[in-house]
Order: sequence, then C-alpha cells, then structure tokens
Amino acid sequence: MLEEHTLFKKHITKRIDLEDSEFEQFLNFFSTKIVTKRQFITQPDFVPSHRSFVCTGAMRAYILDDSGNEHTIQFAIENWWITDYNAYIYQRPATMFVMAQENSTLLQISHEKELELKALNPKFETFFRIMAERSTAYMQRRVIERLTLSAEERYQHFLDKYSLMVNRFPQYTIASYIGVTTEFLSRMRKNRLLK
Amino acid sequence: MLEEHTLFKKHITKRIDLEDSEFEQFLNFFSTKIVTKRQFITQPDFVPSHRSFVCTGAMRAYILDDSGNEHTIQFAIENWWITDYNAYIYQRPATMFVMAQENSTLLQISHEKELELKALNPKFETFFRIMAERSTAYMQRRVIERLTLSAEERYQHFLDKYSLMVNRFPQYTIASYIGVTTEFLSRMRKNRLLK
DNA sequence: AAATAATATTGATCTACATCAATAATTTTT
DNA sequence: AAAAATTATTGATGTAGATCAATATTATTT
Repeated sequence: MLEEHTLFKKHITKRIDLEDSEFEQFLNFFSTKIVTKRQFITQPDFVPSHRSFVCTGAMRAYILDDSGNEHTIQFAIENWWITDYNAYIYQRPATMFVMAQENSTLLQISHEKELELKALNPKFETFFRIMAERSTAYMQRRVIERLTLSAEERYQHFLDKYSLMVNRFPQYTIASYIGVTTEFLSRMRKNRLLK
Repeated sequence: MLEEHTLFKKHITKRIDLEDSEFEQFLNFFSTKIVTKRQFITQPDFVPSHRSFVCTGAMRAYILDDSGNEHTIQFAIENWWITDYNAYIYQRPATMFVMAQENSTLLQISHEKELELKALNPKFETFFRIMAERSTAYMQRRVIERLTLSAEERYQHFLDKYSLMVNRFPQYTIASYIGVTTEFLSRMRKNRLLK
C-alpha cells in the first residue's frame, strides 16, 4: 500500500473499526490529486465537487470580503480535511477559495461518490457523522474564543494548538484566521519579545 | 399522538425517511422534560447527560467569561436542538449554562441512549450525521460573519434570519450573541431609527 | 546572483466599539 | 397596585485594534 494510503487508513480506522477489505472499498471511492503551490481547488461561484483529505502538503481556505481583505477560514496540513463546507454539503456555489499553500497530494471524494459510500455501509455513514460532529464542536470553540478572548489570547491559543501550522503558513494568514490585521499581529509579536 | 410529538415527527422525517414504526422506536429513546423559566438544564463543571429538542418554549446557551460577562452561544425555540455541544459529544464537564428563557417542554435523549439509537438503524445514524453536518455549516457561517461583517451588519443579519427569536429573547442576549455590548446594540438601534 | 514578488515591520493617525455610571423603562412578583 | 427585579437607554470617556503609507526583510523566479 502506498505511504499516503497508510496514513489515510490510520486516520479512518482511528474513528471507525474496519476490516482491511472494507477499507479497500472505502479507499476505492477516492482519487489522488496533486496540486502545486498557489493552485486553487475551489473558487467562488463554482460548486465544489469534492471534499479533500491532505496526504502531504498544506492547504488554506479563505474568503475575500467586500474591501478585498482575505479571511482565513481553515488551514489544513497532513491528515486534515478541507473544502468549502457550506458549498460542498449543500452543493451550492462556493464563496471560498481553497488554495494550495505548498505542493500537495490530496485524496478526493466527489459529493456523488460520498453519497454512495455512505449508503454502502453504516460504518462509513458513522465515519462522516463523527467527522461532522467534531467539526461542529471545533467551530463552536472558535466562535467561543472569538467572543471571549482578546487578540493576544487568541494568538496564544493558536500557537498552543497549531504549533505545526505556524511555520507553514504566512503570518498574515494567521492574522486573518484569528481575526486581526497583519500589522496588528506584527505589533503583538514585537510586544511579546519586549517582555 | 401528542401535539409535540407530531412536530418532532415532522422534524425527523423531513431529514430521513421513516416508517411509522421506526419513528415510534426512535421516539421511545426520548423522554419529556418540563422546565420553568430561568431553570438550568446544564451548568459548568457538570457533564451534560442529554441533548434536548425544544417542543415548546425558548432556551439559551451561554458562557460566562473571566470578567463575568455573558456570551450567548445558541438560542433555541420550537424545533431547535440545544446542548453544550463540546461537552455533550465528548462527555466532558460543561463550560456553558443552558437555561430556559421561557417555560419549556423538551424532548431529551441521553448520551448513552443516543449511542444505542444510532447503532439500531443506519437511518438513525444518518439523521445525526445530517444534523451534525448542518451544525458545522451553520457554525462556519457564524465564524465567517464575525470575520467579515461589522456589528451593524451582524445585527441586520440576525434580524433577517432569526426574526422569530428577536421578540422572545432579551436584547442584551442578542447583543452577546452577535458580539457587542448591550449598550452598543442600544445605540445602533437608535441610529437606525434616526435614519 | 540579480531581479522580482511576496511577506513582515514600523510609525502616525483614526475609529468602532468598550467601559463605567446613572437613569429610565419594562416585566415580574408580592 | 406597589414593590422589586430585570432590562434598556443615555452620556462621558477610554482603548483595542484598524487604516494608510512607507520601508525592510525574506522567498522565489529568471
């Protein structure tokens, strides 16, 4: 089995218990896609046909507001999933860009195939349920952080939780993820050094 | 069948296709709970044992930050589900209060029962998957709104989308949901009148 | 190794929103 | 119908973080 498939298998079987043959069946619904740095896999106004699992590399989802500012919605490195979630599940035109931040290898499943897959075996349905539940929980934590923490605290949390991301994404993308300008993040970092 | 069960049935069967007998089975895992205004069904430090569906009434989930300020995480009126999501799915101590904002009737399922239920019939699993997916999508929209919209715009969106909520929850709770102080929301409302 | 493009820093200034304190209005309880 | 409790408004003032513009640094391409 290919190296990236081993990691994918680990990822899946950590969440649901599968026979080897079941995993093979699961895997068969996915196709490999290679993207190069700065390449987009999703763009506004196009319905995103796939959900992507990052085998190697780094991806980022962001939106552009009316003033032309980027706001990072999600980062994804190895073993993370990424897509324009709203657009994907409702099969509506995307509002996000999903871009390769590094050359990346993805495992992709189409929306149609995903429906088939879930119908095939209740365990597969369970897998997607668990993923969705955890995503909700994660998003809710993000809402809570935004409501209750200062910019500095949000940055510290980011460093604590996503230390692996910090060095792989430009600083301005992290600023846009925690909800500050790149200038302000720069100043916060300077202040920390002075202390 | 009781009136509230009819609404519950509609809610479920809108998402998955069930025989009457299957719905009866589903319903059997739930118990009815009546709560009076200002009563808490979840408090910080206690593991929330249940997920609740509001048959009648109005509930609100909020957290208290270090300065003692309330931040509303979720509103729920008829046909909405509510719980401390993170705490419930991971069965950890809650960080939220979930409080009755009006006298309410709830249909509750315990975490244990929910596990049983999902194992019983793949359709039930599908139901929870769909719910979780939509919750993720909803939460993500909220993250995006917070990143891209001004306080006024967030308030307008709230009015547009949750007009039914507006008159059933105190204004300060709406302020805390969109992420402003009650004073500032009051001022925004005044400015709108002047225009 | 230059040239170019992308990213990060710094300074000056501005503003959206918070804080604090008082009062007014509304709802609930007795 | 008062009294008490809860919620909403208003004014004065403060500040976290934004904006704009310039420059410095780092990474990428030729």
